[in-house]
This record gives sequence, structure tokens and C-alpha cells, in this order.
Amino acid sequence: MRYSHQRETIREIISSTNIHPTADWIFQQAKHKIPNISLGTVYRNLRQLAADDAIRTIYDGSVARYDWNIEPHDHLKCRICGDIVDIHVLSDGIHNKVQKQYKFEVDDVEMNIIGICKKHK
Amino acid sequence: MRYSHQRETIREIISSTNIHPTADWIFQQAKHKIPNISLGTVYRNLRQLAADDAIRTIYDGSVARYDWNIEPHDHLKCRICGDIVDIHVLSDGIHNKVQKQYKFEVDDVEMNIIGICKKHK
DNA sequence: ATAATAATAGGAATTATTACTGTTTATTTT
DNA sequence: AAAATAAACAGTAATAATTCCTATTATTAT
Repeated sequence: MRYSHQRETIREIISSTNIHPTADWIFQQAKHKIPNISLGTVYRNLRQLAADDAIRTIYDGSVARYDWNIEPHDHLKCRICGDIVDIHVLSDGIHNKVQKQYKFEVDDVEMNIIGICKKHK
Repeated sequence: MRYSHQRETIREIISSTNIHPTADWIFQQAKHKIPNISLGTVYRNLRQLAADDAIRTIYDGSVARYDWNIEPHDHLKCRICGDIVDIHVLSDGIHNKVQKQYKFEVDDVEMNIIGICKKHK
């Protein structure tokens, strides 16, 4: 993968926040630095960065969000404010358990816990 | 919610399969029974059935799929054949652990394990 | 410095889903 | 049982997220 200014800018934007931004949010931020950047460029680079394991794609219902944190972790999503926070509750054992019990080669585990965060109950 | 022939047909279609169908697949099946049913009707009823906890909506990347199984369970998704199968690995303890540790009121837990099923490795 | 080609901007196309509108139909009231 | 009410419908337009296309630009190897 060849260097590109656009891709580095996108990478920096993702690394700078914990909000798990959408492609469009990243696009809006990127425009501040590169006014004529295009949305297609943002999507193409997000796909490339994810394929390269430089970022992680998470799904919030049906919209994709992006996370700089590529370590295994889970998500807590508040259905009042929409905030998504990283947590770590899933034991590493699940991985092996599934592998043995179902003869399934595990690549990725995504766990999203939906509910109401402490600020809203 | 008032009775409707369309909704009952949709409910039956979902109950009859383990493939976790998409709205469009359900629409194609429904047309065999009700030739002039419209896609909007399928989506509206899927939303209503899900709100009523008669079915469960699951997200396969960014497309919605529907599951007749409303008991807590997890999913194994094969990235070769696309098949999604129901499993139960997550202990009920996670619910309380998250509730206490993060003061988060848990409504729903979705866990998808992505990898390669035994038929394809 | 030049050639080769990966990446880009801008826009069109696609896919999944929701919204709108006039009509039909299940249920309630008379 | 007929009339009134409103939920649900079919058909279609609109929207949102994402991907694809093409001519141009930028990076890298020679």
C-alpha cells in the first residue's frame, strides 16, 4: 500500500477520538484539513485500513463505525444517548470453547451490549 | 395490533427457516403466497414484530436479518459460505457483571462470532 | 527525470430501508 | 347487519449508506 496524505489524515482522525466515528463524521473532520477530499476516498481508505488491521470496523445497528482500538474488546451502547464505550468482559476462553465445541475457526468476536448507561437511568 | 393476513404470512415464513432471512428473502417467499404484497409491508411488519418481541433482528454487517428464536443466544457466522447458526456460549453471568461493574442497565446482548465453519476448513 | 501505476476527486449507481398517499380491510359502534 | 373508524395495505417516491466509474494527480522505482 502506497503512502497517501488522505489516508494518513483519516488514520489520525480516527486515532484522535473515542466516539467510534462513522464514515461521514470522519469525512467532515477530514475536510477541515483537506477541503476537497471526497467521501469515496474516505470509504476506500477505511476499507483498506480495516483490511490491514490498522483499525477495526464495528456495526452500530446497520451503520459502520470505526475504532482505532484493535485489541479484543467489547462495546456498551446506550440507546438513549447513543454513546458507545469500550469495555472488556468477554473471557479469552470463549475463543477456544467455540473452536472445540463447534469445530469453528474463530477470526473475530464482536459483542455489543445494548441498554442504558449510568448517566441516563 | 390488528390482525393482518400479510403479517401472519411473514411470521410463518420466518418461523419456517433457520437461515436468518433478510427482508428481501422474506419478501420473495411471501410473494408466492400473496402475489401483490409490497416490500414496504414486509419492512413495516418486521419492525412491528420485532418491537413486539415476536421476532429478533440481528445484524450481519450492515444488513438486517430476522430470527424467530427470541431466547438469548449467540451467532456463528462463516465468512466463506455466509451461513449463520445459533449457538449458546455466553454465560448469563455477563448480564449481572456488566450491570454492576459499569452501572449499565442491560437490555440486550448481541454476540457474533465470525470465522470459518467446519465445512470450509 | 521519467515511466509505471496506485490513489484521488467528483459524480453516478446501487442497495437497504423508510416515508408518503390514496385505497382496502379488520374491528367497533350503531 | 350496515355504517363508521382507523389500522394496514399496495405502489411508489425518497433517503441514507456505501460502492463503482473515469479522467486526472501523486508516489515510488528505475
